[in-house]
Amino acid sequence: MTNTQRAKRATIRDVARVAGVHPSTVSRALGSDRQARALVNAETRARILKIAEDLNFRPDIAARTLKTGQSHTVGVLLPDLTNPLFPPIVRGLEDRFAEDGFVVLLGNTDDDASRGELVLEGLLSRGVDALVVATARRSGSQFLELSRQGLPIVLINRVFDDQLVPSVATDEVAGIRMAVRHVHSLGHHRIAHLAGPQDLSTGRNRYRGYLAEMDSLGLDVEESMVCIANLYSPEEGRRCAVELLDATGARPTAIVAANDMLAIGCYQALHALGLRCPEDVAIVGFNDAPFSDLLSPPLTSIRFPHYQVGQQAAQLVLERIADPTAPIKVIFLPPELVVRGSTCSRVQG
Amino acid sequence: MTNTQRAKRATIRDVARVAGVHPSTVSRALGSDRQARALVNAETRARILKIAEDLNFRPDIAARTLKTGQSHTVGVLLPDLTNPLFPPIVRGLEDRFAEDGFVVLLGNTDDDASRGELVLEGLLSRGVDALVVATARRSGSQFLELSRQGLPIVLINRVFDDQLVPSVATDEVAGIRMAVRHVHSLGHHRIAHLAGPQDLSTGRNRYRGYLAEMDSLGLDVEESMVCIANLYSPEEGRRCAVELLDATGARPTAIVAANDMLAIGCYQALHALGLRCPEDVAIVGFNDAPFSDLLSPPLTSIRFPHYQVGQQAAQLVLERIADPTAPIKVIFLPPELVVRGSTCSRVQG
DNA sequence: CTGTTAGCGCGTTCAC
DNA sequence: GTGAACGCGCTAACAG
Repeated sequence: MTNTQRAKRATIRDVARVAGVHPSTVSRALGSDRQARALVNAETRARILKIAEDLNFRPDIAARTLKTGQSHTVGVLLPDLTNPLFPPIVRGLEDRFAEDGFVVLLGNTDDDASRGELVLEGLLSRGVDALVVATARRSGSQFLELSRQGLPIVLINRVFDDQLVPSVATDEVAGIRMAVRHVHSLGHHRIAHLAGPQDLSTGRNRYRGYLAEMDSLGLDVEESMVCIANLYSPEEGRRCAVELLDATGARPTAIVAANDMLAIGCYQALHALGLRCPEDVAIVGFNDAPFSDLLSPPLTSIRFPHYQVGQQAAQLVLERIADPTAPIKVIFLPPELVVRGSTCSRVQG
Repeated sequence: MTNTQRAKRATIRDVARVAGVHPSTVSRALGSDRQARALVNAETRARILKIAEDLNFRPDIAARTLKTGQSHTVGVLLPDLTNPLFPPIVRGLEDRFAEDGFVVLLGNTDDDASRGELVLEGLLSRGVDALVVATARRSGSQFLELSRQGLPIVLINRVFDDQLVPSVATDEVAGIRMAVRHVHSLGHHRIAHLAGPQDLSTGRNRYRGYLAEMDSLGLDVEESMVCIANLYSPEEGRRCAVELLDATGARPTAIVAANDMLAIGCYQALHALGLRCPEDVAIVGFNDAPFSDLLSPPLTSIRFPHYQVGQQAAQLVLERIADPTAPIKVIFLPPELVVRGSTCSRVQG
């Protein structure tokens, strides 16, 4: 008796016995394979379905997996679910996967190589049909290896430079450009950038986007118009904002922050300097954190469609499972500008 | 060729062939069963381990599950991962499970009966060894049925009144009492409660806790000292706070809110009425949302150890898997008072 | 349309 | 200490 004493579930054979047919027939009647199902007599099938229902039959996916090599399970590797970025992504994944009967196996790596290795092993030995990878640091080599072995892999919020891999990402550069264009359209010309840490790709991308948009608007970027934070924290935001606003040259009339935390720091700086927002200085955040509309004034920000990122990633996975030779897609999802009181006094809080 | 064209992984038989032993020996050498492992010659075992490593052997959990009935997988049912309550819980679960080689299968139910049924089916047919349930609405009957069939089930943040089921919950009543006691110790006597919706258990519990603590402090609760919000939203919070502060009787000097959202509404009300916090009115929130320390003044709140809830729940699950007859534990985790500027002007923001 | 047969990879029992 | 044989529950191939 290797099984636990848990009541054994009805098997396909139990159903067959009651129905007076062969187990295979039951398998065909219940299976998801449409053309196999078509082969079985309609009323036989109806009878089998009823009996299965009565017996509370549930297929044993472990057995099916052993047989078919498909677990209908997808591993999701991410650094830390606690990062507010990820829950909507995971929901998007799950919702889309659920439509096709797939289930999500979760793995947090903490961006730690050895833990990541362990978690990955766990997922692979459970025979995941595909992998969704959102970890930042890992050198991609092992994933490329797995991919070459035929395991569908979809990347989230990152792309390999050297190799084409299916991926879904948000367009950060486009986002920051929207932010700059927005305040410009409001009549601002002295637009500063409160940049994020330049050792993070996000910080670099957003800085790049700022420069690009300023350039295409034909606006000068004096050195005093950019300050680089060492962390994405309100404290650093405040420090940098003070620096931007206290500079000897003409003061900026708008600050585009690389992140909502930094934007909060701007609020604090304005308060300390006795300046008003948006009348004296307009502020734009980045990420649309859940608390953005609770601030006073409510913070104009750039919102990313994280849920849709998850959905799209799941979609790509399913496509590649269905046809592993399908062309590799790289999808960029555009962000959305959410205008609130911090740039526009006419806007309702 | 039922398998996908994915490179077939090395099996236990491949290892056996290379090592020149029988597959069973490999199984024994690699297995987690200590006494089986003890039977195999130490150096044979060492050789097998090395070969397994070289061949990049990974046991097929589906096959093992089929044989042993244990999937080393635990299903987690929750209403919505997007609710900020849950990510830390899930991480706590995952971290503890990972220590024992278990993996988490996620299921969002949206508190929807039919979706819940579907998700549950999916988890059960994948042979989860246990279930962690955090869904609010479901009548517990089906879970009790599963539990009776021998499937370990642990409840999170809810307990069945009628039946003893292992569970981990935070002590809401204790939390709200701490909040009341805190402002009382600061010298407040006119302490109002901005209650949550009374059709939610959270709203009722917190209201109850407020009344209990006021009673044991020997403080009167006039009718005008309680206002019940219809939603956990800043708007409702504002409406109720205005009502509390505008009442004809003596104005409360402190408001204990049932939730941080409601507390934000209090801030808005104070602002609108030209009152200062904490000088005129002290505010206490509930839940310690991530943005609480970003408000001005930073919000005093009650923090719940969500991560530990997850860890403890995982611990209970593992205990019951190891010994299904172990006594049923119900664990209440105490909250923590986080004092910030909204109650105490001496406190640093 | 349905029955038969075989085997996925592993862990376990019984021999030796 | 190790080998041999069996079966977990299911589905794919082939008969009929």
